[in-house]
Amino acid sequence: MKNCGLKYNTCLYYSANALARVMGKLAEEEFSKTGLAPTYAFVLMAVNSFPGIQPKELSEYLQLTPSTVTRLIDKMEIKGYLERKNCGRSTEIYPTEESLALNDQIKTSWEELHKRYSSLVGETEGKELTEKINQAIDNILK
Amino acid sequence: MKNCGLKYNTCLYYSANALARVMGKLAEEEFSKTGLAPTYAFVLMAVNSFPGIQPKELSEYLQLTPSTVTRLIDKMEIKGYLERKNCGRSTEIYPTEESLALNDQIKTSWEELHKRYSSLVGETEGKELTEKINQAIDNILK
DNA sequence: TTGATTTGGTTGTACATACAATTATTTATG
DNA sequence: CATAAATAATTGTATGTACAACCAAATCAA
Repeated sequence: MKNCGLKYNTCLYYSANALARVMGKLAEEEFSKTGLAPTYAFVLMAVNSFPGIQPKELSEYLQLTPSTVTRLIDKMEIKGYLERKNCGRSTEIYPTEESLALNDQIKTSWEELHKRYSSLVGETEGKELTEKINQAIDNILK
Repeated sequence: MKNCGLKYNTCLYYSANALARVMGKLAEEEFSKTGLAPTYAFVLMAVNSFPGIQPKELSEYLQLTPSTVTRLIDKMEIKGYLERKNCGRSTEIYPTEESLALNDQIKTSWEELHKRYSSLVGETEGKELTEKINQAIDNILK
C-alpha cells in the first residue's frame, strides 16, 4: 500500500486495538481445548480461585463493566459452570464441580498461550511489553 | 482485591485487551466532535487520502477483516460519506463532498487524541509503546 | 424513623467485529 | 476453449462489550 501520510501505526489507539485482535485470535486458539472463549476462561479461573466472589469485584478484576460481567455470569450459569447466591443487594458467585474440574485444563491453556506468544515476540520482550501496557493503563486511569 | 496467584496483568492477551478498551474510550471522546466513532473516522481518512481504494486494501490497511470493512462502508454509504463504484469483481470506494469536508476536523481530533494520551502516558513512552506494539504484531503475524 | 442518596446488580438495546457460506469475477490448466 | 481454481466482495449470523435506564438493598440525614 502506497504511503499517503496516514500513519495509523503511530497511533496508540489503532495499534492497541490491532494487538488486541491479534492476541485475541491466539488466545481463542489456545483456549479452544477448554471449550471456552478466553474471557469466559478468565471468569472461571477467578471464581474457582475466589468462590463467593462478587460481580463487582469480578468487574474490577477483569477490567470489564458490571453489565458485561452480568452477561458473562449468565452464560456460565446456563452452561452449568457457575451459580449465583443472592445476599441482600450483592451476589456471590460460586463454581460448580464442572468448573473446578476444568480448572487445570484452563490453566494449562493459559500457560500454552503464554509460551506461544513468548515464542513469537520473545520471552523478555513479551514480559516488558505487558508491563509497559499495564503502566500505560494505570497512567490513563489514574 | 486479594492476591490469589491469578496475575492476569502478566498476560499479554489480557493487558492488550484492557489497553484497547481504555484507549477506545479516549478515542471515542476525542472523535465525538466529528460525529463519528473512531474506526469510521479512520475509514474516511483512508478513503479521503486514497479515492478509489478497494475494500481489500482498506482491510489490510485498517487490519480488519473484509466483512467488517464491508459493514463499515455500508454504514458510511448510508450516511452519505462514501460511494461504491463496481469494477468487475472488485470495488472502488470514493469519498463524497461531506466526507472531504470533514477531513480537517477528523485530523484535528486525531491530533487531539495523540496529545491527550501523550499527556497521560508521556510523549516518548507513548511513542515507544506504540512501536513495541507494532513490532509485536509484526512478529506474531509473520 | 422516615425520606433521600448511594451502591450492587440486571435488563433493554446498540454496535463493532468476526466466521462461514455464498456470489461473481478473474486467472490458470488440461 | 472449457472447466477448475483463486480472488474480491457480500450476506447471514453470532458474539463480546458497553451505555443508559432501572430495581432493590443499604446507608445517611433530618
